[in-house]
Amino acid sequence: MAQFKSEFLHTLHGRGFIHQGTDLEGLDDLMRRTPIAAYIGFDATATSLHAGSLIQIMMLTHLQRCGHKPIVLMGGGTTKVGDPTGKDTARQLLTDDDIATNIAGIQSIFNKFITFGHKPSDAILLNNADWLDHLNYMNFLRDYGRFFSVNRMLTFDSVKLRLEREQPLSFLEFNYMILQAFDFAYLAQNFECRLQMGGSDQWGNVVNGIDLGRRLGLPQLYGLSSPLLETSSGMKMGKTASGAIWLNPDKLSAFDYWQFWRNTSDADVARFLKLYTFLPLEEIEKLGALQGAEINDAKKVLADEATKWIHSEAALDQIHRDASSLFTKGTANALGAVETIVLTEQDFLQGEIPLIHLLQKLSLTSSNSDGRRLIRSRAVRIDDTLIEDEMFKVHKDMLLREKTLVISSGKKNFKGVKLSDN
RNA sequence: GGAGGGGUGGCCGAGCGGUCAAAGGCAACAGACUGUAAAUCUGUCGACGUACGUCUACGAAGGUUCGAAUCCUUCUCCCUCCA
Repeated sequence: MAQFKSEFLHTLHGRGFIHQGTDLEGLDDLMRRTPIAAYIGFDATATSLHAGSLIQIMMLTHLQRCGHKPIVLMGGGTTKVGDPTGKDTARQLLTDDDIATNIAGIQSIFNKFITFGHKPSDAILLNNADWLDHLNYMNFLRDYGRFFSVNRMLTFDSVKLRLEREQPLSFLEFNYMILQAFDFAYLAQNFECRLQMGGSDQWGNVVNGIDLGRRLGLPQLYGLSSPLLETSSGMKMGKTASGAIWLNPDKLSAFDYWQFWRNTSDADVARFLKLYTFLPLEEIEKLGALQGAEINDAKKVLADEATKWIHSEAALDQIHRDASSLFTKGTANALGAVETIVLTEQDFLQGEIPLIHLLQKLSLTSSNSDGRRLIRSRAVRIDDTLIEDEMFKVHKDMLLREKTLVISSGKKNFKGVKLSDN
């Protein structure tokens, strides 16, 4: 790819954000000449985004830092339809209340990265329910429906794959791509939005929007997709065995979030530093060049940088203390960041709770058998003491004395337990 | 419309009347090694019970049998060939 002249594309390209784009040269030229508005759509299917969406958030943040205007589009309307991309079955339909709750949760993350407001480069947050909900069916069909070729729609992967497998595809879902295309056109008409970005799985939808814009005679629209991110071991970004890496602090503790980044494989460190931090490339290059055990320093920087945006810079101290205590010294008494659950009287039966139940309560295991297996394989410790008895019961007195017990499963999973005050 | 093949645990894939909670591989989890990495080696890997065990599972529903993932019937979905 040629050298980009606009600050934005230059930055994105240098950091590995670009998978493909429509007329990148034209876009480069446009963005060099004038600030533009660009959007990314987000589904409102959960109360929080997870690490897999972080790359889109970073793109919007870079956009703003380069003087352009980010539009965060919440899919309040399209979520009611459900994107068939990559799925074999229709998604469960969400209620309006669910969606409103989800939007509020997701919005809180964006506030940490970009500035919203009324100045030219301030970001705006829109909900496509605001226009999709009030579409008039007849008018919509006549004004926009005529621009969509069903023949062509059937060739898009999202639809084609479903049909090829003879899996049901409802008319509702079939409309998803039309609505997303309409979104782009709507944003172009009402907010002078010229660019839609998204993961490469959204490519088809993005291109549809651009086509619609052309047919409507709008100014040239552009699309830009980011690579679908996997770790070097082929795992989808943001998912781990113990669950998704949620961005919202109430869904995942700062400590666990930091640990996720701290545990990055060597092979991914440099790539992740470019994508998930704002550190200058020269600095990343230095960190990426570290060899052997020194790479751990780079991982710490990655974890710090990634964590401080989502959580707070202030939380880092506590995390460092806890981590160093848990991993090097052993016992941890200064448990500030580790997720801790509070037990009440009801959790105890005659003053005790079986360890295998406690492990489940802490989400360290998924079943009693699972817990038993874990104990049998010598992986469970309470305050550094190896527990070998599957029947071990945690007595209330242990908590009264120790205040907070650290239960560990394996070498990296720690959870705290304490007794409620009353 | 006609002929044939097939749907097995998170995925791939054996099994084709009992010894099948189901080979093998991948993924995952844990242990050892190490750098909270990778690779490697070892163990575990449906649920419930301390355990002999019990329950639920091989597309769905029925049936045959002392006994079925395995046989029969119907339904359903996928694939291949012919028209």
